[in-house]
Formats: sequence, C-alpha cells, structure tokens
Amino acid sequence: MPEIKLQHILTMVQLLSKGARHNFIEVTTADLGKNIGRSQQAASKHLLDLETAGYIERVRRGQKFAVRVTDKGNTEIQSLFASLKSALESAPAAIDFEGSVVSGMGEGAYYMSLEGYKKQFLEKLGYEPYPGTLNVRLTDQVYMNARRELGRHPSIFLEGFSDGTRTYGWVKCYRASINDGAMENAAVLVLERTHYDDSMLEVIAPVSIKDATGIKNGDRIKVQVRIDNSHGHHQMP
Amino acid sequence: MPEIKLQHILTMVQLLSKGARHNFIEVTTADLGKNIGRSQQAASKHLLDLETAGYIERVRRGQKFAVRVTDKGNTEIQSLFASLKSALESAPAAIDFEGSVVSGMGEGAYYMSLEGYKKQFLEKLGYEPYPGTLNVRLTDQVYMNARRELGRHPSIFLEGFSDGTRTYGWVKCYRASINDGAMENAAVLVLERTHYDDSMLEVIAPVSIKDATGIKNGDRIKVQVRIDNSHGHHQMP
DNA sequence: ATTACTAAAGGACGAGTAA
DNA sequence: TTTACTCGTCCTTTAGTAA
Repeated sequence: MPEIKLQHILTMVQLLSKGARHNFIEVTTADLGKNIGRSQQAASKHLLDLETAGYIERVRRGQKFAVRVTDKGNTEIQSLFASLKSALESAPAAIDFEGSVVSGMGEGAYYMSLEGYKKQFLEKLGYEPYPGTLNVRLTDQVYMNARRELGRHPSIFLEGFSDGTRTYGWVKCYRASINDGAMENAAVLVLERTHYDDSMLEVIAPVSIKDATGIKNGDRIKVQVRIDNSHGHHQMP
Repeated sequence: MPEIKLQHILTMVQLLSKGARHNFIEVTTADLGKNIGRSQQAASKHLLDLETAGYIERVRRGQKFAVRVTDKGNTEIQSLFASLKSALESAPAAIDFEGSVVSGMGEGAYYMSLEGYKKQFLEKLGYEPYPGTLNVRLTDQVYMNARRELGRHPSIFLEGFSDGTRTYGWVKCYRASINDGAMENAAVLVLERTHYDDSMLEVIAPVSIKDATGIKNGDRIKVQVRIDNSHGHHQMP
C-alpha cells in the first residue's frame, strides 16, 4: 500500500520531527545527512526525490531551502506507519504445538490434588483443575525446541510450598486452547521439579479433557499456548 | 540506534505478522517475495542476510524452511519501530508566524463586543476576550502561505448568528502563544467575512496583549499557533 | 516444487567539485 | 556556505538456472 521508498523513511521522519508538518523549516542537506546517517549528497538526493514525488515542498530562502512535508507526504508516512503498526500488533501471540495423547495421568493427578497448589490454581487461574493432566508427546523437533523455551515466557506463577514433610516446586501456567478451539480454557504446565523431558506437554482444564472433547490416547492433538506479549518480558525466577 | 537494514523491514514485519515471533512458520521464498513486493530471489537473499545477522533462525523441513524471529530480531524491529513512533509523536504540532504589530484595533473590538460571539468565546475558548484584536502584519511569503491555509486545520468553531438586522459569519479560533511563551493563552482568529488579506493575523487574549507584554505598534512579534493533530483532520465548513 | 547460485542490470551512495 | 551535478563503487534486485 505505501508507495514511499524505504530509504526515504528516515528523511521524512526526521523532517516531521523537526516540525516540517506545518512549517517550512530550514535544514541544510549536510545536517540532514548527519541525522539520517548518510552523506550530504544522499540527503540532497532524498530531498530531490521526495520533492519530485510530491511528498515535500521547498522554497528557496537565500542560499538554503526551507522544507515542508505536504499532506500527501504526511499521509504516506502515516499510512506506512499505521500498516506496520497493525501488522506488528496483529501478530499472533501464541505458540503452537502438535503431538499425540499418551497415558500417564497418575503423577499429574497427585500434584493437582495438593491443597498448596489447588488454592493457587483457583486464585490465579480461576478454576480448580480436573484432577489429572493430559500428557501430550510432541512429534517434531521444532515443537520440542519450543517446549524447552516455554518457561521463558511470562506465566501465571504458582509458588512452591512445603507440607512439613517435603517441599514442592513452583509451577508456571500458560493458558491454552485445544484443537483449534474445541476447548478454550485449558492450561499448559511447566514444573520446576518434574523434568520429564522436552517432548512432553502437560495440559490441565477445569474438566476432563478426554471426556469433554472425546480425545483418546494415541490421538493427534493440537495445543495452542497463548503468550502475554504486553511489553516487559523475561521475569524471574 | 537500530542496526537493521531498511530493506529488511518489510520482510521482518511480514514474518512477525505471520506469527514467526513464537513459532517456526513455513514460508516459501516465493510467497514471501510476493508479500513484500519483490522477487523470490530477493526474499531468499533477505532470509540469508537476516539469518547471518542473527535476526531469524531457520530449520530445514524437507525441502522448505521453517523460520522464526529471534529475540534479537524482535528487539531490533521493536526498537526501530519505537524510535520512529516517538519521533513522529514528538513532532511539534504548531504553526509559527512572524510579523510586526500594526494599529487597527477598531473593527476587531466591535466584533468581540457582540453578545452572539462573547457567549461562545466564554463557552468554547474559556474566557471573554479583551475587546480588541492585535493585528500582526506578516513579513514573509512563507507565513502568508501558512496564513492562507490556516483555516483548513481543526479549530474551535464559533457559529455565525443574526441579530435581526444583519448576519455575522462564523469564526475559527486557534489557541496560540506569543513571543516564545511571553503569553500562552492567546488565540488567532480566522473570520468568514472580514477577508482582510493573507498577510494579516488577528490575535485575541483575555487581557490586552499590548499591556500585558509591553509590545507596541511596529514591534516584531512571534505568534505560535497550536494545531490539534489528534487524527481526523479537515472538517466543515 | 523449493532454495539459492551466478551474472547482469538497476539503484543508492559517497567523493570530488561546480555553481 | 550551500545545493546538486558527475562518476565510480558498492549494494540490491532480477532473470536464468542448478541442485
């Protein structure tokens, strides 16, 4: 959609930031060049090109020129900027996984049933998980890599605790949906302790995922983990 | 500050908008080329360059590649975008004028005293103007051009009215400051009727500008008109 | 079908310099 | 001092094509 050449962006932005949207401002091509990290000659060429394209107007003022950005030029920059912005903002903030359902609800069920976690699930996730995790064996190296790095993203963080006998590690929760929306309020767990392996994904939900979706052991399954991109990444611990 | 080459921006944005921030996505260089308005070969080169620079990573998937934007790449794009954004947003939204004060408060004073305007000034501008306008004769062609186009900008709009005998035209007001802040709450008027000429600026304020600032007839004066840039320009009538 | 090499064309840029 | 011309160099792109 935007017609403006990429190389001219810096020049236009520089002019606009100097107030050239509404006023004719005096800039020398040498200064301009310095500001955009190019030579005087390059800046001069930019202004000539932009003038030809109708994006700026210039008037002689003695030996120098005064420059103003035209409506057309402003529209062009704003629309370029708007389309970049919307492209960046519409970027899906989710990590996709695929794998097959395997049996092994035992251990998960035990942990979920512990009071020290249950309380936090209810408080931070909004529900008490069905007792038992759905285990998904990832099928592709790409998903295993993503699984390994999953814990780096901002999470719903459940503190570890001690019951007097032993201590239990923290749990990071990530909201997730299953099979393109067949179930929306699931969550994927990243545990401090149980370091299964990077090919395994543990999924919980308020109800039995198998019952609710009809998924059986051995079935292929897609899990989409939603990531919070609201800036300020990478947190402890 | 941003190190990334301008020509790579579109490619990076395209990848990000396809979700390559968190997932390895499959893109062919032919598709990518189409999306950024370049050839397949150019897209291929971009990916090679970006990979070398550490802005993306790729993994073979059969014959194709899957691509993901690295943290470094994302940081680069976000910071480029942020610096453009701040440059554009910090752009001063004001039109500067310079001229000399001339006598001629008569007519302005008469208009300002009319009840049909006084009411609207108080309501929309927040004060009742000192009775009398300060007239500024613009000295440079550049300012006269700007004066001619002033009415196109969003304004504080006073309706015209009739007192039974005759009708009075609309008035557009623009908040303005005088001599770099010597007076901040002045306003410049653009009248429907009184089509003086493009070299004249009429300025009002809650008090006598001459008394408050010590400006006398014949003095040079700067008037800075503030423009409302909050998008959605160009309105009636 | 897909990537990316090569060669050649096109464009952007900086140095030198005229006006 | 300023702008902008020419020209040589380097960078970017495309077409053709190999793998």
